[in-house]
Amino acid sequence: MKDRIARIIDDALRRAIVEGRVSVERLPPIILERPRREEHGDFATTIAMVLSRQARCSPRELAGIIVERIDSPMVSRCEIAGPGFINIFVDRAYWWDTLCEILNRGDDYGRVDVGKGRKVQVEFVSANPTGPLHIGHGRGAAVGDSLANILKIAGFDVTKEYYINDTGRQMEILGRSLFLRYRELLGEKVVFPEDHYRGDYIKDIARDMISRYGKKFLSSSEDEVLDRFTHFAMSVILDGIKKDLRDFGVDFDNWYSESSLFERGLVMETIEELRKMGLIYHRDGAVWFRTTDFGDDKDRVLIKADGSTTYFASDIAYHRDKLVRGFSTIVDVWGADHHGYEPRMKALFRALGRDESTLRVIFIQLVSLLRGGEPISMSTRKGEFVTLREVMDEVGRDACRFFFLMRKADAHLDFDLELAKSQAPENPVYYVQYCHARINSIMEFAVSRGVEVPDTPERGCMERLALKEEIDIIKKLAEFEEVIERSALDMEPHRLTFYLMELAGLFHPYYNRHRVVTDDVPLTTARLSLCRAVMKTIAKGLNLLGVSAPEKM
RNA sequence: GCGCCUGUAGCUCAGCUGGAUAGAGCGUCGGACUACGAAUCCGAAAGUCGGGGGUUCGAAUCCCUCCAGGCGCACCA
Repeated sequence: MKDRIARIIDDALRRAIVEGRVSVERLPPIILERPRREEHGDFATTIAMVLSRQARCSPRELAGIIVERIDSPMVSRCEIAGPGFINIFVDRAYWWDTLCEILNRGDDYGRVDVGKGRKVQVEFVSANPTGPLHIGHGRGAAVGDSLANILKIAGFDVTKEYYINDTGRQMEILGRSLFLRYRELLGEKVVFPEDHYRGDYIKDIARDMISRYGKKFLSSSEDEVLDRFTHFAMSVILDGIKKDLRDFGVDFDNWYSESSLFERGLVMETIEELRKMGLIYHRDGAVWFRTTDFGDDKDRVLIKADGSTTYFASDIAYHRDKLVRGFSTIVDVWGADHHGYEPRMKALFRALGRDESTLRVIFIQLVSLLRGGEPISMSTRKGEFVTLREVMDEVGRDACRFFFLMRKADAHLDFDLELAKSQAPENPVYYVQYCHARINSIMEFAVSRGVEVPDTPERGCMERLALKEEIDIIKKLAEFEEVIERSALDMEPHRLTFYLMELAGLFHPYYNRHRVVTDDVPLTTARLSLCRAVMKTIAKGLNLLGVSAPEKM
């Protein structure tokens, strides 16, 4: 609808130019907005104000010239307002047509093609396999997963990936932590270092170890068994992470292991490639990547003086491989505390001759957990963090995912456990879900009364949808695909959440004021069609957010 | 010190690539269930868009500056 109106304006403007009424060098795209106030029409454009200087006439005069040339049955009237706005009122017949189109699209409604089949990879969560997922990872999982869903329906070819940091010092520490707990549980006195993983989950894994191997490793030195302990701990933890994510409704296309980068020689290969480009140098016994050539504020070490590689070395090899795999856009979802890492990663892309916009980093801000308005203290160091599992078990998956998507990713989120699980009106999750369940009830009621619920819309009946509320709902439905496009292009899934709350916010009052199923058969048919369209749109939208659309609650 | 994020109603937040008189929800107060689900709806009060400059026909939105909070500035991951 929006595109069609834009074309009508564009045509009118071009006609004015051809007729010599205005002279304009460059024609900007026609931008339409939805005015806040309804007396300003269904759409409005500022094109006359934008072009007035170029066209050397007043905005209102230019608007008049354009409006005179607008000729379409879709536009019932046009007004020039204020400093030069052109307000456009769409004929209701076209809103009825729109409703029919939406219903005819069926399950396909919402599918758009801004992605044009381009390959995009979304890498998210990627939590180190050193402990269970906490609430912050949950937010990243919700954002990454629904973003991937939205990109998919917007026409991108999406791959979801989890990067496993399974090498390096932290892995050693994990193995040592397990070995220490193992010995401790078998009665040895141990000193547990400050920087080791202190969470109780390590003890649980140690118990597993004991039940499987007994005291077998008690007499072994750490060197002899460290690999085994590390590997054991990691695989148990990783299995737990996978289960948590699966239960959260998140599944990945690919689990990419850091150690595979080394096995395939990609880390050294990447460093070699940069060396050939003259971007590598040695200093103080270390090997450096000259990222300052590409906007970073200092150069970065790839190989330390002790011969081991840095995390960054793995990461550039990993991201180079993403490019090799043919992704045209690479999305990384990171915790906001990693934002300082972005410039050096962008530097890699530029070094490899790619536009830095190829990499889109989405930062996930912290989640503050509250209970009834009171903050719950969290400290990873002491091991008393709140896990995703705990929150999911307490408030449920739907509420959890919905809450994570109620804010834009880079804004702090207050997550109140009591609010999230309350079935009271102030809980927005249920507001949207209830709308879906309620419409389902209407459908069932209609069937029970012997009313036929139409599968395909009957255009003739639609004219009975004459109420302002009904037209408003159709207009909102017509926005759905625009919301999908914007959420995809701006990579902001929270917009979809807001859209669904708005749509439900139009439907509930309508329901309370007007009856759907009455003795008036054509009116009933029309209203059931409207209901069906709302129901489908809400179901589709919730589905993209990873939230269920229940038929009963 | 430098960089990034945030600052909008009592609270939590929207506000699309600058547009018209600033938008929700919660909370507060007052109302609505003998016809499709009251997890709903109706009504009321509530704002110096952190402060100050600038750009422009027009700024919550862009630029500068200051203030407040958070987070980063490793041969850690």
